[in-house]
Amino acid sequence: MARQQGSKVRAPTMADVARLAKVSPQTVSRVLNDYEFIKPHTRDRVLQAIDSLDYRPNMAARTLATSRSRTIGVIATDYLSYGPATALWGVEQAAREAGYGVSIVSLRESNYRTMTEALERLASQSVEGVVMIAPQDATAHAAFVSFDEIPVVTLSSYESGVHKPIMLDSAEGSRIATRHLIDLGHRVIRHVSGPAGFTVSESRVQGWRDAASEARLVATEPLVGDWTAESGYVVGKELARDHRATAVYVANDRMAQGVLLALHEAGRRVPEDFSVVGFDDVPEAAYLIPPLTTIRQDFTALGRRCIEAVLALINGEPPLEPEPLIPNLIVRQSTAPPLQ
Amino acid sequence: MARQQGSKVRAPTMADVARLAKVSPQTVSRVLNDYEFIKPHTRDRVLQAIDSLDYRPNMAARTLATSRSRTIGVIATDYLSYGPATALWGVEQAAREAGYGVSIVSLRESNYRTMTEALERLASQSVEGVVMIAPQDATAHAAFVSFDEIPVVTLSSYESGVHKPIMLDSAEGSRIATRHLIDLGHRVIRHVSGPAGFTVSESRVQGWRDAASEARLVATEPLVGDWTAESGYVVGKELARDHRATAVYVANDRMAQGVLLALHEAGRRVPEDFSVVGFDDVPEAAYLIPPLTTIRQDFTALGRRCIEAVLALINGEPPLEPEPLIPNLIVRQSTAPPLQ
DNA sequence: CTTACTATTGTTTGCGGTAACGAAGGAGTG
DNA sequence: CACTCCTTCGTTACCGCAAACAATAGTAAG
Repeated sequence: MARQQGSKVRAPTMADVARLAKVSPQTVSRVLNDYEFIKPHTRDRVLQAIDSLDYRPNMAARTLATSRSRTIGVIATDYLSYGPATALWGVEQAAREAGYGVSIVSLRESNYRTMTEALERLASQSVEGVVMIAPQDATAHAAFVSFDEIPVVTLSSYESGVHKPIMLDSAEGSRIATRHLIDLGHRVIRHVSGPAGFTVSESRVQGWRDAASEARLVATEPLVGDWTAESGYVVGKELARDHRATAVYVANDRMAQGVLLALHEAGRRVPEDFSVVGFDDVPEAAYLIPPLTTIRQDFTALGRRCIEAVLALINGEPPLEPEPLIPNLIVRQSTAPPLQ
Repeated sequence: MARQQGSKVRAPTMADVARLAKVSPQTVSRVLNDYEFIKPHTRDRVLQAIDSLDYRPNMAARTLATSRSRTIGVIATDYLSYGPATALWGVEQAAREAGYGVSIVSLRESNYRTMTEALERLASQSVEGVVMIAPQDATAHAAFVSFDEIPVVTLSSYESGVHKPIMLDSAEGSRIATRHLIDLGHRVIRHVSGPAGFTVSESRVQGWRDAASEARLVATEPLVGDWTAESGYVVGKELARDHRATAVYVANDRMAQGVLLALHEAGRRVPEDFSVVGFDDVPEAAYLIPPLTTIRQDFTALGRRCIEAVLALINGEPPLEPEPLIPNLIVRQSTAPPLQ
C-alpha cells in the first residue's frame, strides 16, 4: 500500500509480482485479465503480492503486446463553450465506464492539414477510435478524407454517404422553437443564424423556414451572427429597428443574450414588445433578464452516444444507427403573445 | 502518402522502413530522433522511405523502451465552467507546443479515493507529469498525499509546505474589486462568496475583508452561494431586501448574474440603486444587463504556467517559483457611485 | 486400468522501439 | 606511416506484457 518513496526506484513489474507470489509471470497476467481457470488460492496470492508491491500494470507494454491501447482520441475545435465542453464531458465519462481513457487534441483552426496532424498524433498513440467534435463543415469533411484504419465518429450534423454522424436534430429543434412563437400568435418572426460553414447554422435556418412556410408566413432573410454574445448584440441592434417583427428565434443562447441586451438598450421590452427564443439551454439561460425560453440539447447524451458508436465500430459490430436526438422546448419568460 | 486502405494491413514498422531504405533499424531510429551524425544522403533515403510507407512511430513501443511517454495527465473536477475549461485549453496548447500529449481524467466527485484512482490510472499510462485543476481544498489536499513518483502540479490556491500551486492571487483580485466600490463612494459593501471547501472562496472573502477594514468599513457576514447563477439568484433576493447596502462584490460572474436578476425582479436598479462587481470576466459578462464590471482572470496563462511548472519538474530543474498572477479590473456598467 | 479430457500453470516468443556497445573507414597528428 | 580520434553506421539485448504453445495433474469415461 505504501508508495515508493524518493528517487528512481524502478516500478515493480509483473516479474516482481510473480516472484513474490511464487508463480509465473503469465499467471499474474492471467489474474489481471480475469482468466477463468485460476485457482482461487493462487489468485489470492497474486492479488496480495500485487497489493503489497503496489504493482500497477504498464499500459505501454500492454498496448505494445496487444495492440489495444484502451484509449479513445478526441479531436475538438472548441471545448470552451458549453456545448462542446459538455459533450466532451459525456464522452469522457462514457469512455471511462467502458474502461477506456481519453486523449485529447484541440484545434484552434480546423482545416485539412491540422485535422490530419491531429489524427496522425492520435494514431501514433494507437488510439482505438476517434471522436471528433466537429461543428464545422470543413472539420467534418476532413474526417472522411483521412483514416480508414481507425474508426472515427463525428459529432456534428454533417451527413455523408460514408458514415453517419452522431447528431441532434437541429432542424426539428428549430421547428419547435418557431412553432412556439407562431402558436403565441406571432406573424413576423425573424431568425439570427450561426455563421456559414457550420452545419447546424444551415439546418436551423431550414427548420425555421419550414415552420414558417407551414404556417403560411414569410421568413425574411436571417441575420447572421458568429455564435458569440457580441455578434448577437450587433445584429440585435438591427433587429430592434425592425418594427414589423415581434419575435426572433436565435440559433444559440449566447447570441440570444446579446440580442436581449440590444433590445433592452433600444427600449424594446422582452417579452411584451418582442419575444426571444434561444437554442441550447446553457445553465445561465434561466438567469438572463428575462429568463430565456430556449431549446434544450442534451449534450452529455450526445457525447455518450459518440462513445457507444466508436465502441461498436471498434468491436466490429454493425455501426449504430444514429437516430438523431430530439431537443425539447423550455418555456421561460422571454416569450409571450404579441401585444396589439 | 496514400493511406493503407481496407482491412487489417499491419502498420509499417521501423524494420519496414529500414529495409526499404537499406539501412539498419537503428539508423531509422536515429533519423527520427535527430541524431547528429547521420550522412545527409542516408537521412534523405530514410525520410523518403518513411514518407512512402507512411510510417508513423509507435508511441507505445517508444514509451516502453524509454519509459518516457511524452504525455501529461490532467485531472479535473470540472471543466464545464469557463474557468477550468479555459485553463484546460491553456494546458493542452502549451503541452502540445512542448511536444506532449494530454490525457484527461475528470472527477465528478473529489475525495481521496477518486483522486487516488485517477492518479493510478494516469500512472499506469506512464504520464510523465500530472496537472491537477483543483479548486477544492479536498482535491488539492489529495494531491500531496499520493504520488512522489510522478511530478504533480496543482492549479489552485491551496498552499502547503510541500509544493506550491500555480495560482492567481484571488485575495488581491478581491481587494481590487472592493476598493473599486469604495472609491466610488460605497460604504456598505456586501459579499457573495463561494461555498466552503473551496480555497478561492476563503481568499476572496479575505481580500474583501482586508479592503473593507483598510477603509475602516465593517464587512458584514458574506452571503454564501455555490458558484451557480441559481445560488446567486437565491442570495440576491436576500440582498435586495438589505436597504443599507449599496453595493455587492460577488465571487464569480455566474452568481453575479443571478444577483442581477434578483435585483431586477425586486425593482432595484443596477447600477443606480445597487452596484455589482463580479469575478472571472467570462465572455458573457459584457453582455449581461447591465454589462458587468468584473475582475478578469487569465485562465489560459494559468494553464500554460502549469505546463511550464510540470515540465521543469520533469526535467529535474528547480521548481518554478510561482509568483501568483494578478488579475485586473474591467469596469463596465454595473457599478456607479451610490445615489443619495 | 487405460484413455480422453479438462483444469491449471509454466515456457517461449515477439510486439516496435531504443540504449549500449562495437566496428569500419577516414582525417589528423607526431 | 603507425596511431589516435571522430564520424557513421550495424548488432545485440532488453523494456513489460500477452499470445501461443506446452506440460502437468486430476477426473470422468470406457
